Amino acid sequence: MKSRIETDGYGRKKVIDACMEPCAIERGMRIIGGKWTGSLIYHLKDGPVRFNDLNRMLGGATKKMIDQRLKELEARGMVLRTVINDRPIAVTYELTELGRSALDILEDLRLWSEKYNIR
Amino acid sequence: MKSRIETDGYGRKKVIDACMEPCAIERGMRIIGGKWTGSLIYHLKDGPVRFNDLNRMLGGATKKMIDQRLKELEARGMVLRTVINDRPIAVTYELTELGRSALDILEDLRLWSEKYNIR
DNA sequence: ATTTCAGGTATACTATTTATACCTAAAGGC
DNA sequence: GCCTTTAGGTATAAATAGTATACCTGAAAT
Repeated sequence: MKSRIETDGYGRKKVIDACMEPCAIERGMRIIGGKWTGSLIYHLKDGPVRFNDLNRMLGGATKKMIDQRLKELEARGMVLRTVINDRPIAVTYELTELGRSALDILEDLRLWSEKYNIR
Repeated sequence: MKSRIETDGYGRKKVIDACMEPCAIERGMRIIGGKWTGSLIYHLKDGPVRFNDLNRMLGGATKKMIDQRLKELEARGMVLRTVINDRPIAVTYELTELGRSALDILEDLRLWSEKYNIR
């Protein structure tokens, strides 16, 4: 992504290497940067967590949001959903290797956010 | 952010250290993770860029979006807006120190996104 | 008998994003 | 002179995303 602008002999501008539609940063953000997605992944870092526990941990997000995000992450192979019991239905969510690979970025974001008092 | 769930003697659950409203990760994402915000910052990494040049570089984002994001970033002190000419009006946008401090995270995100072929 | 837990879904409403057109003023082509 | 292009945006409407609230099934505890 080294896009730049050049001007031809007639003063007309054109872009070299434009981000035609989402570039790598934008594509990454669409996964990790969705509302609540980063927090969700981060809260799964220590192992499997249940749906309602995630709901309790992320004060502010609705069940619908959490459900939707988890489904997106599952579809992308970042999270694994396991039914550990039916009848009284019980499921856990945990990170896959791919999901785990995003943790470093999130940890850096957390440190950055705390260092500069982002609010 | 080490929230966990505990169960009392009666089987009732309660959260310890819940993310009551946005935690550090979530707050950071609200700044850097907004749609187009990451790309915008990243395209400013090599120095001042003009409004319409940013518009051309971020194929896909509308002027309105770019305008809005730049205003948000300016309000947060991450970007500096400079009028370099009026009459034929001309402005440039550049990163402040704070803005620059986010570049490492974005670079890591770009590498992650490319490594795992996020699309 | 009522409440609590699990893991969600349904409905309605609000906020954000997108697409499209337009504005002022100056310069270039024909 | 007339039309197009450039700059840096703004206005309007339509589409998409997120929020609040209530509700569902089935089992166990009060």
